[in-house]
Amino acid sequence: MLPSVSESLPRSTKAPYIRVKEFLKHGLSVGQWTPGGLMPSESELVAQFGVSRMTVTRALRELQSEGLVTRSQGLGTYAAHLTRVSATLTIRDLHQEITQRGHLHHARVHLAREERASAVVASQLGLVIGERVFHTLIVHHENQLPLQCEDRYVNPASAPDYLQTDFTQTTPTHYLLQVAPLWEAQYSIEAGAPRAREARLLQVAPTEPCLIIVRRTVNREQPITFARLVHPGSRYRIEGQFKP
Amino acid sequence: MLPSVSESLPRSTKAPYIRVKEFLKHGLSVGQWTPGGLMPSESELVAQFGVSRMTVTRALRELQSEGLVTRSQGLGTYAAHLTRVSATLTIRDLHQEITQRGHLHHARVHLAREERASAVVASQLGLVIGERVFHTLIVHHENQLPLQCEDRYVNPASAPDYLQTDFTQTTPTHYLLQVAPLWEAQYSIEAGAPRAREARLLQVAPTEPCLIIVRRTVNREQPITFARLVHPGSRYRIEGQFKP
DNA sequence: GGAGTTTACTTGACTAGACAAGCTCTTGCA
DNA sequence: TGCAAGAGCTTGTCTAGTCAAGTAAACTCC
Repeated sequence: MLPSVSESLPRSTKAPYIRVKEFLKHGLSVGQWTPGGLMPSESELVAQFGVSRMTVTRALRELQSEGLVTRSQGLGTYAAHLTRVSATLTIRDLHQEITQRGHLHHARVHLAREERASAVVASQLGLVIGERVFHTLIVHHENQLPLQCEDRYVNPASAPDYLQTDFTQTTPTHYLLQVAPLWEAQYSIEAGAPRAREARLLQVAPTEPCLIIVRRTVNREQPITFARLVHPGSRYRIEGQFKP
Repeated sequence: MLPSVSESLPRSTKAPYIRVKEFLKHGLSVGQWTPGGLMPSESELVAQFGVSRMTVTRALRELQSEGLVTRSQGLGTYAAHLTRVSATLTIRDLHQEITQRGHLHHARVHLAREERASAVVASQLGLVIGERVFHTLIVHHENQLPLQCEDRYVNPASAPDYLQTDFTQTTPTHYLLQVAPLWEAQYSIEAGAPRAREARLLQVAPTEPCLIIVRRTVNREQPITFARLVHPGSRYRIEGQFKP
């Protein structure tokens, strides 16, 4: 087949809004617009690229949502001050993470019962002290080696059938994501020594530094769960990447 | 002033694309569309809300970028499987973080010199072994208490004037963000014991669990810097939030 | 029955306009 | 001089349409 002129000389294989975005990103990376500096207006970009304003708007709006520019009505578009590095930290389901590495995941349930909420648990889950609450203590192994000690409290109102689940087959994270689809989470990451029981369950010395993640997730209406995840520092780390 | 009919009965104060988004978000949160399930098509939403397709498209595209739905051409829009929890982890400039808490930040420079790159440093910064490299060792204090030990190597090609900076006034992070505006970063977070010198500088016991962040940032063309940030586990934690 | 074609529906991208609202500078009047 | 009005810029949002490309099911022909 004979290629037509437009095929042999593709103006650009990329969509126009992508071209505008890349032009602006490139300028930002080479310092054409210094942080806080005024960038081209929409109408200037429209004239420069010969596209409609909606196309330029889309490019700029995406850059804004990526945190690369700030825009304000009446003023213009400014190169953002990149004073903070924000990375997307994904706390994945541990089962997925392990099997993705081609390793064997094995969970051992040390505790799964109904309890009465203590003061701390009650405040975190929006319950009254003494109200019933589900409590599980599970140790996750990667290739027979303990990797995480998961101490979790669950609000029965959010997941009434939580204790009926077979946690050697499904992780609590996975189950709760199915039961309560959309929520909000707060987490904290810190280094610390394990508690005595945690050290025993993880088969590490009581002085071994551990990576401890405390996570609390709430639904639109009510708290769902509150978990303390303890990992031996020598076996687990969080890795991530930031790309503008 | 007498309010007009349209003012006394505001149809909706929010922009149409926000209304569409909130309708879909609500449906997702109450489980109207289960993960993987087919959601209304653009034309259905156009008919339902009486808005143009561009408006509906915008709502759906934003939900997609938030990870709440997946879309594919020819098929439709599907409720996303929320199999992973992704949170935006912001590693801020420590100076900002401390002063924002209303506390006093104070940096003590223990080392700032040119060295010859070792094998490890050379590989991380894309240099040849023995090539010159900048090395700083700075301890950051919050209200006179050591909070972070920052061991940093910098590629001279990216920041030739790095060593001329007064690091008691400007943090290396802040300086490097100005010199190299747009880049990519890889990080790892782990718990571990401090090295002997780090323990001494941080005034903690050698057995104190520490939160260690290793970060490497690269420019479009070349690596910029490679840093090891050690924090006493008892004084520092990372906190964050995830909101869909 | 099986293979190719058509049709209907979906999202993806874009155009050329419109009005609203926020900001700044200038102009004109008291 | 001081203040208010307006012009002229900016972004924010929306409309009503177009063409393209991907998918799946129905249909036609051998």
